[in-house]
Amino acid sequence: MSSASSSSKVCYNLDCKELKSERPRKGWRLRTGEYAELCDRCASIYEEGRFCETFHVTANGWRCCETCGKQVHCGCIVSSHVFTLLDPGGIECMKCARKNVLWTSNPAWPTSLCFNSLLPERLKDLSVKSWSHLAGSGPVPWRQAPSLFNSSIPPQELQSRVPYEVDISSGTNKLNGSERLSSSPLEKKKTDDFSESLMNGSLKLGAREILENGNAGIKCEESHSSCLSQQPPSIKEDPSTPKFSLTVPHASSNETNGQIGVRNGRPRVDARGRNHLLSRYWPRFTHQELQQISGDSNSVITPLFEKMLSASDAGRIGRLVLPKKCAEAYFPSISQPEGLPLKVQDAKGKEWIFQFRFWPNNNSRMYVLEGVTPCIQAMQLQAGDIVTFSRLEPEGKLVMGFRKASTAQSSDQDNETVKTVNGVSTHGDAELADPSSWYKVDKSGYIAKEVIGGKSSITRKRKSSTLRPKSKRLRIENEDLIELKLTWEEAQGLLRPSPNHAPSIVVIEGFEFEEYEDAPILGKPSIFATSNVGEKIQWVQCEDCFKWRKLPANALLPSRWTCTDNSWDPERSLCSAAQELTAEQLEDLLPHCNLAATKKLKATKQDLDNVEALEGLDTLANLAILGEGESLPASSQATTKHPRHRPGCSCIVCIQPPSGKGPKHKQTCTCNVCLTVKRRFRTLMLRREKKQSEKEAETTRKKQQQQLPSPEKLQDDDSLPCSNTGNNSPKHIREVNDVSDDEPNRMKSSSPFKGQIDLNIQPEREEELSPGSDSGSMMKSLQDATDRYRQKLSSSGGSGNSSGNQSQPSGDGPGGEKLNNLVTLGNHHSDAEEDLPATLSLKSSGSTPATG
DNA sequence: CTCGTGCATGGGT
DNA sequence: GACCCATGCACGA
Repeated sequence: MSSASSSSKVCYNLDCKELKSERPRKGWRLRTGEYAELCDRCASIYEEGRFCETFHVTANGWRCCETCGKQVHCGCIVSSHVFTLLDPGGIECMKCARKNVLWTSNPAWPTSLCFNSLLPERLKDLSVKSWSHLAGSGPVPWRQAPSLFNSSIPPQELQSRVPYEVDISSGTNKLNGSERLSSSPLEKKKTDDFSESLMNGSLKLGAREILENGNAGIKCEESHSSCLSQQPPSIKEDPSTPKFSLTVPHASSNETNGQIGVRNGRPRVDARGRNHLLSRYWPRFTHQELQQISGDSNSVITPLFEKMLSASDAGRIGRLVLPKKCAEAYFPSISQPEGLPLKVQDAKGKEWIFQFRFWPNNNSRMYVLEGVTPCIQAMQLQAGDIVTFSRLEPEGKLVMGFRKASTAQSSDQDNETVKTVNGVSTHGDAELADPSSWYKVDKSGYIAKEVIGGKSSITRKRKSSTLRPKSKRLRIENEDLIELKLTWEEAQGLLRPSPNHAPSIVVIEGFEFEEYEDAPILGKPSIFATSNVGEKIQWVQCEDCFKWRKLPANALLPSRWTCTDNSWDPERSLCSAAQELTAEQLEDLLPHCNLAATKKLKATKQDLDNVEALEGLDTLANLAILGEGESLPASSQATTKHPRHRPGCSCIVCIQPPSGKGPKHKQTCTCNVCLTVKRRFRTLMLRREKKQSEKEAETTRKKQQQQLPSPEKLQDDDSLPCSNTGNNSPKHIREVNDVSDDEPNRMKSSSPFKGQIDLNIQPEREEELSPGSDSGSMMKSLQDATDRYRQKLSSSGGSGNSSGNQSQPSGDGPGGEKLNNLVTLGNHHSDAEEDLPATLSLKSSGSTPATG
């Protein structure tokens, strides 16, 4: 988000006229969504919450807080978010409001709009304070700016908005806000404290602390860390936590901190009675979607909720079951089962009228929208697709959008994938691909599972809902999980050390690992090779033009690498420069690569698969380390640690990948870290070569053995670290897809990894994790991204370490073996096995540690 | 018989 | 054990 008045050199404060410094400081958010740029002095005053007191003393609009009597300049944008309107009249400063209201419902249906008369019933059990606070949040912010950056965002609305805000807010550095914004240890401490307060439910204190400055979110830029800090608990607890970092824009910060906390604290604190939506209903709107909805109007869009269509929703009955909390929070209150007709506008502006009603159900209600069939059909929606509900302000119009299942996860993954959002097919816009988008946020270490919820999960959902209607419920939280499989070389290949930390070397199962106190940086995978002259090189593909560039083997690459980063070969530092590598050479680089695919890829650089593969790649990069983090038990500390590792573990799995962060080291850099990394890569390459030759030998041997595989042989086979050593049978080899629930023993593996690192290993927790645990499920779903990633690697010339090759016929020795040569982060989930490609099963059947 | 409606059921949380 | 909600299902048109 740009700042206002950037063209002007003087302070935005009309009463000041001072020149801004070169780096003007941000003040309040303007109606345009930009910030007022202030000179240092005014900014300080503003940040201290004394702006109006200083400059607007004589202005109109001052009122007293009904509770503490403090004067608040209600007639000013600067202070518009430091007070709330009280029902009986009067105002209350946020500080007092916060003291009184922390856990509140969200009568998001604007009182000033329709259905006004119905509200009291709904709100009858809310405290007056609660209501007053939230009511106050209505009119004030809506006028503030034609954007979503409103200051007083009711809890759920905040949830809704944050992703959007993150999407479009201040450009570059979103990805690790806490790192970016919380530079001082003190702030870090604050952050931790706040997290803790959220964790243990003492949110009120935490929120208050932040509100104490009472200055309208003034400290937001500085206190982002607090916002951000709230992510980990939620991630831990709720796998479907939206994948955004809470880079709450300036004006929202103060008022929303607590609310964010409420949101994030939800799973831990009793959500019932809090009127909190289940995370699966949290709207995950993209900027693009919101723009779709809003069109050219200046309306403020309030994302309300979204719902994945169940089979019955999308069926012919024409009833869309509404989540109760959503219905009660955002739709008009109804007291009769007949309900009332509800006008809903779709993204194209077409109006639909649904019957919003409920059925009595077990002393409760079940809300439905009836008559949605035409709409569903018009949108060509089916089970698994997502319908979104938002509200246009100030009209109060309900807007129904949708996200096709095929794009829902790409939207979530939110890379440059062709999307169909609200019926408009479009390439992901720059913002989505931009570092500022969620995806980057994810890389900070906070990934929501949905990020990678590949198509397969949706498909599986749909399938399960159609084929096994009575079985598992469609839960994105459980199923949009992705199994990460990659060779440990790949995992290593994805890692770059933190520039600021020298590693300690740890030997695990014979392999040397460098452990960092701090996170390594995920780098772009590349193909290591030896040039004609025997020089060690690596091939890396530009993410813009997809051409392959030759780099020194020890070159450290950021996760996103483009030709412009090619400082080693200036002649090829532009995408326009020709590729050095011929298709044949590429093919040679990756023997298993499908040349046709390679050619196709090169020919059609916008090819969807390719894009998706990139997505998968980056996603994988995230998940390589973070994958299982979401399934962490609440007891584990924070974020991205591998669940089988204890807090404090500094192994590569437990380290966060602030991808691309930190100063770039030149190739000639001789700092400790670089030297270490170079050494590490040398070691890696040697290892790879060795492995490669071993594999080839093994392959040959296996081909012969495959005629009559025996458990013993499999067990002895070092290259089959994931094979189910304890329970292998020819059947498992032959029918790799035939892994059913009725074979619980197959989950057992006496020695899941030989010659490989089982990143799952966490002896203390081994018995706690069942095959059906979330982590396993997640890992299954990780499949998609991983597959895409590998597909990309292979189809585009591939990586020497990219052993799995999807396009390869399954069942043959090399394929199976290569796939076995995987590090699988996660447990086996038998249910999910059904839909996996045949080539993928062998590894997983053995990847699960013994579960007793 | 099909279809729509209203409620019941039961798996999942 | 309460609640949510996807789906089943009886019943009537």
